[in-house]
Amino acid sequence: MALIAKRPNGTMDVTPNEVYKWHTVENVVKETAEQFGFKEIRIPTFEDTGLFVRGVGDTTDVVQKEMYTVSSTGDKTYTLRPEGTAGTVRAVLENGILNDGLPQKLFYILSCFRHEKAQKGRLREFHQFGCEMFGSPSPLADAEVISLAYSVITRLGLKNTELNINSIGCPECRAKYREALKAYFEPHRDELCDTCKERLDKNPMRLLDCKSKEDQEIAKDAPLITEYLCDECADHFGKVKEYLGLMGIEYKINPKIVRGLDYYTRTVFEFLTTDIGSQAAVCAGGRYDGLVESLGGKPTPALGFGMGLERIILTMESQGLDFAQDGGCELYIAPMGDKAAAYAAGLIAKLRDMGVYAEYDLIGRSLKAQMKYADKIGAKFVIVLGDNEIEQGKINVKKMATGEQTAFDVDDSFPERLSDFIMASLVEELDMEGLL
RNA sequence: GUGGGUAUAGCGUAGUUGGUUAACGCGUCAGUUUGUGGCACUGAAGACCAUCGGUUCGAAUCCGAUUAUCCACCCCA
Repeated sequence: MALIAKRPNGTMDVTPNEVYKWHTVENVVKETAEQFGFKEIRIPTFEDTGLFVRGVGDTTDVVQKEMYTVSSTGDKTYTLRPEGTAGTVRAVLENGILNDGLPQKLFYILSCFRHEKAQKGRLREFHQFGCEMFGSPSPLADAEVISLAYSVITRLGLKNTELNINSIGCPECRAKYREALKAYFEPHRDELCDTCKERLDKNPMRLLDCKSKEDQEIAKDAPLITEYLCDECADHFGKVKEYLGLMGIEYKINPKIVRGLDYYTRTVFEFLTTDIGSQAAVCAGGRYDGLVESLGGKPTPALGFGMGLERIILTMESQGLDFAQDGGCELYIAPMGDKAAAYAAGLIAKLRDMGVYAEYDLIGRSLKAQMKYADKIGAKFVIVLGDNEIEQGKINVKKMATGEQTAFDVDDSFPERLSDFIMASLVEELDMEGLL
């Protein structure tokens, strides 16, 4: 096809045939968050570039090479959000939301933009469900947020997911740990792979999750962060684990989890799946006690997570899980001829006002073709409307599932009786399903 | 950003060592007489074989570039 443009690299169209999958996930996510007392917040798609440089961290890959930045008037630049937390914190501060009592619990569903090389589960525009909680330093909050993510994943039916947790401590204990790591790896410097040589200088914690076998061998006996946590951090982590246990949430302690965004402190976690290839993290988050202050607010403990919606859907597809179908057509009216079509137009408007999901022929097809169409769109009931019906004042309503016809007299109350009939029948159907 | 694979109608595929009108399934549309769908049958529409350039008498088939996509690395949701 000679289209004048194709969809940009790393973006996706969601077609009408598969949008129900998104609806399923969005509904579960939204209902679950609200059940936990989280309120939705909506923020702009782009923000001041400085917000992300400061919030996400100017040494991170995300900021250094993955941001879509556009210039504005003067020297000002804006950046398409690469993640949701920085913008949310900004909005929370700008609107004084923290003055409205703590804790504040927020969630969002939004698109994020990162200029990366696209591959399965890694897009340039992707969608995230995220939660943020402000104002609680308690490990209860950590467990609460993890529990919310866990509930979403469980309710969607995801299998083979594993919750990994770790504590990366506060800035003080992390600094000590970094030194310890450097001291451990320095003697092996020459044996490390090239990227790890850089990591040794820039971000020694990343040495731990190198995939190379040789490096893993070297890292095997490296000191663990858990040994370097200060008393408070260690106590906090211990309580998080305890609460997770009480909530019946299984987890694995993985001392090698290191977050790529600078703002994390103490608890970090990710939910991993084995079913969608190398982009295995389906949800990731943690505590970021220093971020609010560094973006200009009062020191406020906070934490949250982001869940990649494309990855969730990919996982559900590969596991063959069910998505809820969107509501289908309740009544299809098949008019034959202009006179019947005119009558149908009036009737269908009344029925829709009464809440009936109704469609009728718009392209002048034969009756047979209309019946096929009605069947294809899953219409529950069909009315065939011709001159006979209009003259005799009698209309048959056909139930597609059984083929049985019910006759109605046409008078002023007809639309209402018809609407009631359809509604009653649908309720009955739901009841049947409920009993099964 | 690095390395490798792939690229044929809306979707899924075939296309043999380059040779005349590119095939099949699903889907779409129409029909199989008289006003009623799901099955079956018949037929139709729909692809300048991703794009551009090259080799050749001749290329969907070979070569190069570009773009997209997939896998791994990297990174992360």
